Parts: sequence; structure tokens; C-alpha cells
Amino acid sequence: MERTRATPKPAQGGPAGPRVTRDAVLDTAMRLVMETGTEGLSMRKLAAELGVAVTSIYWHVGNREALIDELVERVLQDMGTIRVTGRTPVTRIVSIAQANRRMILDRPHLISLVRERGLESLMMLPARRALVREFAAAGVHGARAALAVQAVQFQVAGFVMLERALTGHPQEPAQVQAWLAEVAEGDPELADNLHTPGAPDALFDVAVRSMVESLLRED
Amino acid sequence: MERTRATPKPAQGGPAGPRVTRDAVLDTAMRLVMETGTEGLSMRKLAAELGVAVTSIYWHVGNREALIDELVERVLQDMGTIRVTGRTPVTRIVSIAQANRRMILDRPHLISLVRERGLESLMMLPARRALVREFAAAGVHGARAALAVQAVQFQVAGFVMLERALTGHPQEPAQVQAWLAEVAEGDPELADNLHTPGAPDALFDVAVRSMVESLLRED
DNA sequence: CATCCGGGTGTAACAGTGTTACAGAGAACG
DNA sequence: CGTTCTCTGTAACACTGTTACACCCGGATG
Repeated sequence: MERTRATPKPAQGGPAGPRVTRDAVLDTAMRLVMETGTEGLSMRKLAAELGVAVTSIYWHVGNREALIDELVERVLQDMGTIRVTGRTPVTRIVSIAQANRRMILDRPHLISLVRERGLESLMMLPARRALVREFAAAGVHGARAALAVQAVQFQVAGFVMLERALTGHPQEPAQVQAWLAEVAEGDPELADNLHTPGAPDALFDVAVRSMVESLLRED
Repeated sequence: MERTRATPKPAQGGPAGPRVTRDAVLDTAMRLVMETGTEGLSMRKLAAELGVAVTSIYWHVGNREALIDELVERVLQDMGTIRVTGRTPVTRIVSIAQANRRMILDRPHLISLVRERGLESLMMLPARRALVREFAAAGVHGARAALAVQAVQFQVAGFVMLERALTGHPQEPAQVQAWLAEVAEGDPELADNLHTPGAPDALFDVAVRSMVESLLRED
């Protein structure tokens, strides 16, 4: 009756099990995404990989959007809870931000999925909870807490969005390369540090720490 | 001989001009993107809109990737230079960040194009130049300048990436809504300010200002 | 036993995508 | 005249998400 059932018969001794289960579909879909990105995930490839016709996929998961929603939720669950370390409010909050960033950077396919489905708020939720808790523990409530939480998360998002793009990965647009060369004439150290990767980790720490300190100071 | 010529004969009185020019293709492509987003731009729709067969489009612009690259460059040129206002280094730098953010938010189609082609470094270039200039004028050079420029731009990127997603637009995932409801029980003002839009402008100002001040302080 | 029902699968199609091999028109030029 | 070059059209390939429809087959029910 209802589509996208949860594969009711887990082959409990009975002779007639379904040829694929909903979980098998999700597992294979996840593997495809991790190997080839979101663009590499097509319903036909997925079906072929499972040795099954396309319609079976649709029967189990509904459609592509629902499939991707489910994948996002899975990734978010499997990554567990945010680890908060440190004793002072500042270090604890910074550790959340770092964990948030690392968690995303370590799962490039997650970004790919999230972007396609517009689920960024889901992706930021775990760290969001932790931040609310820590700021409350530090005595920050109400509108000021909202501002603080958002400020930190916007910073995390900026890093994960840009730190690979701006930190000179191999094939930058010609205009950018030209500008970097121009900068290098006046201030070679600046050009070098704009271009080379490796900095982001320290940069992130400095940026978030100074911001959190300033957010906690004004009371 | 070479493909993707620049439409050499602008119909200079001569009887036989091409039915479409490269510029006409780009103009129409831009209109389609602004109306329907990147996904609404297909080579066939574009050709139909111009009353021409698909192959003409390919002859003029090469392929879809090249077309989008060209569109990005066009948008970036038409938006002119960054306006820097204010007298103190802090206000001048904050004004650059604001202009950078506004410029992107005012052109949602730009983000769409950039994301599809991975040209974020091109999108951030104009503000990047301005920031380098201002920080230099404020006496910040070398590695510290690189850190400062990147910190500011990462913040801008975070805002433009998340401020619409996190600031409760209509259809948030159920999990997020549930969490907001839960927060509202303990701290309704917090939940309200996490959810409602309108805040971003002030938030952005506070966040960037405090960060820039801290970046300029340590010398 | 026969019948029906419904879970799960397959065939084949529709409409759409980017891209290209190829043929052709028509002007320009030798 | 013949060749060359620019530009366009036809038609196809391989791919995408999605669905209408028929089918098999096991379990429940008559």
C-alpha cells in the first residue's frame, strides 16, 4: 500500500526474501557517493550495482531526493556526538568549532550531499546544540546567545567553504594567478601565505578564539 | 578553424551576418540563469530561446562549462569595484566585508554559477584586492596580512553560505524544528533569535568588527 | 483446492540532459 | 569557376530521473 516500506521481511527463515533490502540500497548508494561524489550517484548505476532493475530502487526509497535525505541523516548519525574538551568556556567553545569543522572536512561527500539538497541546517545541528549548551553554561542567554552561536557557526561555514578554494589548489583561474604574481612583487611573504595551504588550522584557531573571547567579554 | 570565435563580423553593413552573436548567446544565458537558476540553463532551452539549433550555441561558446565560466566573469565585471568607505582602518575594512557580502547576496545566481564551476576564488577576488590594500595601509604586511585577509573573507563566506539556511527559512528539516521547539521551552528568546531572520545584518557587523579589531590590535 | 491480495521485480517507455559527426548554405577570396 | 571559411541544421549517442504496466510468487482466505 505505502511505498518506501522498511523492508518488512528480513528473511526470517522464510524462503522468499526481497532481492535487495532498503538498507542494502542505502549502503550501496553511500559507497557510490563516497567514491564518485553526488554526480556519480545515479539511480541506474545504483540498480546495476545491486543487480536489480531501477524500479526496485524506487520501490525501496521513493526517489532520489528522499534517498539523499536519508544518506545525509545517516552520515550525521554515524559521526556521533561532538566532543567538547577544555576547562575554560573559551577553550570548550573553540573545541566545538574545531570539531564541527573537522567533522565536515573529513567527509567531503557530506558537503556534496548537503549542497544538493539544501540541508546545511541539519549538518550544523549537532555543533549547534553543543554551542547553545556551552554558552548557556558560560552565562550567555537569550538574544546574545543566539548571536554568539550564529557567529561561531558562520565562521565554521566560511572555513569549510573557502579554505580549499582560496588556498591555492592546483588550477586556479588565470586572473587569480596573475593577481598573486602581482602581489608577490610588492610583498612576497604575503603572496606566499595567501597561496600556500597548511595555514588554515592555525588561522581557524586564532580567528575563532578571538571572536569567542570578544563574544564572552561584553557583559 | 578555431572554435568559439568571437563573432568576427558584427554585421558591418554587409548582407550576411550570423543569426546569433556570441554576445547574444551570453546575454540570453544570463537571463535564463537569473530567472530559473543554473539548473534552468540548458543548451537546448538556450538555443530555442534564440530560435537556433543547439550546434550554433556550441560553435559560439564551446560547451557548457566554458559558457558558465564566461558568465561568472561577466557578473564580476558588471558589479564594478568595491566601494571603501570610512576613515579609520577598522571601518574601512568592515565596509569592504559588508560590500563583499552584499554583492554576493544581491546576486543569488552568481552563487549558483560559482558553486557549479568551483570559481569561488574568482568571486572573492575583488574584495581580496581591496582588503590587501587596506591592511597594508594599516601597516599589516606579510604573513599577518595574509592571515587577516583570509580571516575576514572566511567570515564573509560563512555568512553568505549559511545566513539563509540557518535563519529559519520556511521548510526546515523536522529535526531542526523539533530542536528549536525544545530550546524554546528553556529560553524562548534564544529560540526566537535563532530562528528569525533580519538579525544577520547587525550580526555580521558585530562579528566582523570585533574580528578586525583583534586582528589590528596585536602588533 | 482455488482465489485473491499485495510485496517486490522487470520491461519499456517518456521527456529531458550534454555533446558531436556530418551535411549543408552562403559569402569571401583566389 | 572553384575553394575556403563561417555558421547553421539534422540526427544521433549515451546518459539522466521517473513512471505505467505486467508479472511472479508467497500467504491468507474462501
